[in-house]
Amino acid sequence: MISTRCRYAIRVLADLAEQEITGYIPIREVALRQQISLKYLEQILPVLRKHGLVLAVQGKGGGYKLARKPHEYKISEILTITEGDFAPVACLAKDAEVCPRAASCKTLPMWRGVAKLVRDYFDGITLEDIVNQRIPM
Amino acid sequence: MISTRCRYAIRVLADLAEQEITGYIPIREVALRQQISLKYLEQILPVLRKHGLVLAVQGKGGGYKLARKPHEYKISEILTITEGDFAPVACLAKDAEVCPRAASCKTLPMWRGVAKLVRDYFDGITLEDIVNQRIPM
DNA sequence: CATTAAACCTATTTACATAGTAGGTTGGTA
DNA sequence: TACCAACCTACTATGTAAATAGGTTTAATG
Repeated sequence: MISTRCRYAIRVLADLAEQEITGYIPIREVALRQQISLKYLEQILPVLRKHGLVLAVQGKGGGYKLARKPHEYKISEILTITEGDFAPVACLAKDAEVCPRAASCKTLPMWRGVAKLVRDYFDGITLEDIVNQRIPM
Repeated sequence: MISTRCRYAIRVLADLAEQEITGYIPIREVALRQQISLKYLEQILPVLRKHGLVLAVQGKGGGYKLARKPHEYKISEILTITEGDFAPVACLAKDAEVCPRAASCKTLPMWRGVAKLVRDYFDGITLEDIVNQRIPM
């Protein structure tokens, strides 16, 4: 299941995308609008910054803003950063130890299949799609 | 992520499907073949029995066997029973409390979309497909 | 230069679920 | 009666998510 942390990240980025202002927006405003704990967001945003999703300016008058245009953010990228992985099972996680049963495992192709399905789905949606409510069904 | 419990359930059912024997197979044998803790399986199998996936006979000479033909088991059914839900986010879980933001939530359609995608995928795979290694890509 | 307001950083707490262990009970066969 | 199977319930250890808390650093401004 997608974590709250990840859902918050998407909502914050979508919120920033919706703001007309070109300048930096204090995270406090976003927290109030989105009804999310400010302190929790203060942990999430630095991660997004380190991965180049947002730009930050400290000090009075500072805040965050998107580093790119909304359509340049795939949802899959946000998911990978905040969730770490797309693996539906432990043995497909990127830091998983080698499973001796892998070669003979009859369920593995299915897990690979669903992983690809989901990855492709989130590859096909951008932040702009979210803001404009254009979700491919 | 799919739980170990759920993965074990699928592997046990696939193991039972592969056995030539028409009679009842002791879970102990399956545990040994699949390298799964017997005690853990003893918790999982009764759940499968209660949902009509397997038949059980107690006492000496007893064991488990499939209640139907392998092609009559959709993977989605096994997932629903052992995992409870297909919801990718908390607010789509079946026992979720009503979210006041639901009507205006711009991410909700996306979560609904991925839930349907995954459900359809697992609706299209049966235990027979697993055993015969015919996984739709 | 002091104040203010913002990001930034790290530790801690709380709650909960998963995965597994343990020990016994019931039921059926030989 | 012995054996072996499912069955049942409680317990435990581990890990993770989701916050909370309390500061430090940085930059604008009166």
